[in-house]
Amino acid sequence: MSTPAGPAGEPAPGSRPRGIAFLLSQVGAHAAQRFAERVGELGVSPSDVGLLRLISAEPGRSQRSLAEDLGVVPSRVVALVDALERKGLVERRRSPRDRRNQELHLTAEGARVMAAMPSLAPAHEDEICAPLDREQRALLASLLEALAAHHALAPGVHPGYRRPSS
Amino acid sequence: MSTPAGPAGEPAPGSRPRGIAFLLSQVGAHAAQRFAERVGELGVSPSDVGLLRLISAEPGRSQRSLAEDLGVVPSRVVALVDALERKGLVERRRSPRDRRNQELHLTAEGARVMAAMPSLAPAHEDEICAPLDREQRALLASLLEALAAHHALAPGVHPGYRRPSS
DNA sequence: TATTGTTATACTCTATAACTATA
DNA sequence: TATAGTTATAGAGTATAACAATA
Repeated sequence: MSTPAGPAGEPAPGSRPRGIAFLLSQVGAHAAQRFAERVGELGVSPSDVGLLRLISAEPGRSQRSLAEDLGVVPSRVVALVDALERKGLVERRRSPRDRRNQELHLTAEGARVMAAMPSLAPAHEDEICAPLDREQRALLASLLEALAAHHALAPGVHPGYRRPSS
Repeated sequence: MSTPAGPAGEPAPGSRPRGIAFLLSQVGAHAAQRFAERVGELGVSPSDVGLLRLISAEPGRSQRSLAEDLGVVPSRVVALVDALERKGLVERRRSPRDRRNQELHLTAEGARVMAAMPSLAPAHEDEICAPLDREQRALLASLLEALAAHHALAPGVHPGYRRPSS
């Protein structure tokens, strides 16, 4: 470990330890950035991936429902889906039952991108966790799960869709 | 804990565990967002705080040197410092020794904002770590320190200044 | 009238390139 | 010529408000 801190979290006298909150945000931002670089090679952005995941988990869902899950305004979803449609990864289909609704579906190409994710993920995971052994990774995972659960962060939804603050 | 995963990191058969990398970025983004809300009440943004910290650690430093530390282009620093100057938190002084350089200094008000940070930080830290006991926090801190060190993340510098990707 | 999606518009963030003053 | 900072400009991201189609 690189900074002088006591062996069990006691701050060494006179040294302000880096806070956990800052470390989380710092390391988390780094992980997100590397992820962006990796999926960028597939021609998609992290927000594209998140949207594709939600759509593939429940094909046919409406833009309105996505807006609610992501915590963004509906007009934002228009832009997000526009990007995906321009790339040929999703398709809008007017719902026959309520013609106000757009049903969102992955195209074959969109499905192919999603299919590539599981093979990309382990390398990413391994890069981020590189200095930790198996046991430490398990420990870290369970601590982070506890935090995510406590703060009510939904399993597949990244807070990065929501506007930073105001 | 909220998701079905094996007791020691063995993924339960058939369940894809949330990756550590994703959890880090998710929880980290949440921590950053809450921090933004907290410091927002002091009238500053997280990037303001980061800049103030660097300047107060080494008063008189130049914009160029900040640009290098932050990993951004010099014109970006102009905007960042403009914001700080507009808020009356920092002062630009032409260096007498090399009149091309701006020496950056905190104003009294800027020093006051920085002085408020240490009293704000523990509440933030405690909110983020709420579900963890003392021992777990120490453990998490050391794991995160290891990751930060491995990925060469500098103690006070948030990757969020750097452009997401391209 | 209420709801889904869309467009128009504006504001913020950030980069690139051209420019000014100084060395 | 080279360097520190600045300005001009452009593009991405994201919100609000007004609007069209449908219910």
